[in-house]
Amino acid sequence: MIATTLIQWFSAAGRVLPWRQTRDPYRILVSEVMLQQTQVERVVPKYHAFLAQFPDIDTLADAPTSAIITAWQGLGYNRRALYLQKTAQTVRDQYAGVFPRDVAVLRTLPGLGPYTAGAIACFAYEQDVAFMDVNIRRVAVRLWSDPQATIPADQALVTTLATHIPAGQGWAFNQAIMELGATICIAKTPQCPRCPVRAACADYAGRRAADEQLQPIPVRVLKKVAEKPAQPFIGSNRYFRGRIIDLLRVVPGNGGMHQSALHAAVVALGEPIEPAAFDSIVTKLASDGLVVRDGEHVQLPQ
DNA sequence: AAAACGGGGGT
DNA sequence: ACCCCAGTTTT
Ligand code: SF4
Repeated sequence: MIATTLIQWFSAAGRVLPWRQTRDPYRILVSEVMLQQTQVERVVPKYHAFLAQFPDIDTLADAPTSAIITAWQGLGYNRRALYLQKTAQTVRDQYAGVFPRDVAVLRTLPGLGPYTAGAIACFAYEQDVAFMDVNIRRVAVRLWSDPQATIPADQALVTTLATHIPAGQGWAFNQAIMELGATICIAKTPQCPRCPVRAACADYAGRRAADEQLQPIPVRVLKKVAEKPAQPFIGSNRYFRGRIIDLLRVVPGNGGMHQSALHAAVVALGEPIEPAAFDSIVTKLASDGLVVRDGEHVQLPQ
């Protein structure tokens, strides 16, 4: 049975990560939101620092938003920091401080999509639910879909995953399959000879069969998640957004800056931008809730 | 369905 | 300079 083999392999070879040592839903929430589009190695130190500063969900709900945005430095996708606090406030205000455990309810919380809602239900409450991130999806495609056919839709893959979860072992199964995708069944060069479930893998079997016919075919590589922008990062919209938030983070007491001074400080970093274009970026940041504007004064939200 | 959203580290 | 990487929201 594939699942049992995976779980045994994970038990012996899985990495020890801080969020694998707890079932506290708040800590799982923080870890899962941080891990969205962000590598494990980068999250680990931020996770510890964040929990030291915001040790429980009420502390996070009550904290100045500027402090949370500042604590988010280095993680990127700063709106996640806003969603995290909104989720904390929603749990406090709408759920009487009791963290929801139902996937459908979790899915309604800000910043929690299908992956994160399932991950919290599973990793905090040990529910036998199926969900996919990019690693689980890649392993599911290679293990259980016909290499000659088109890749199944996500809903079909989740259904297949659900059938493989051994009753009562959802936590271990999902950790194991995610770990396999992160460490062995990697995107371009899977380490199949080291894979614990290679004997049951459709993709590996297909490649070996092709080898015997002297017609080697490449490992199934999934389509890239997103195209890279043709424009270089320096001078991009994202670049300026990042520089603006970085500058506002280090103003003592979140005192903010006059927009003209902020513009000058950004330009001083080396990349020119017209005041009108700069203003539209600040406007977008304000509509995102990442900055607050009062006349010409700009600061992080208190 | 497509675009927007960050940044660090490796090559 | 270019590549990769534990998704979600907005348009
Ligand atoms: S045998 Fe290879 S392709 Fe199949 S699951 Fe294992 S690492 Fe992935």
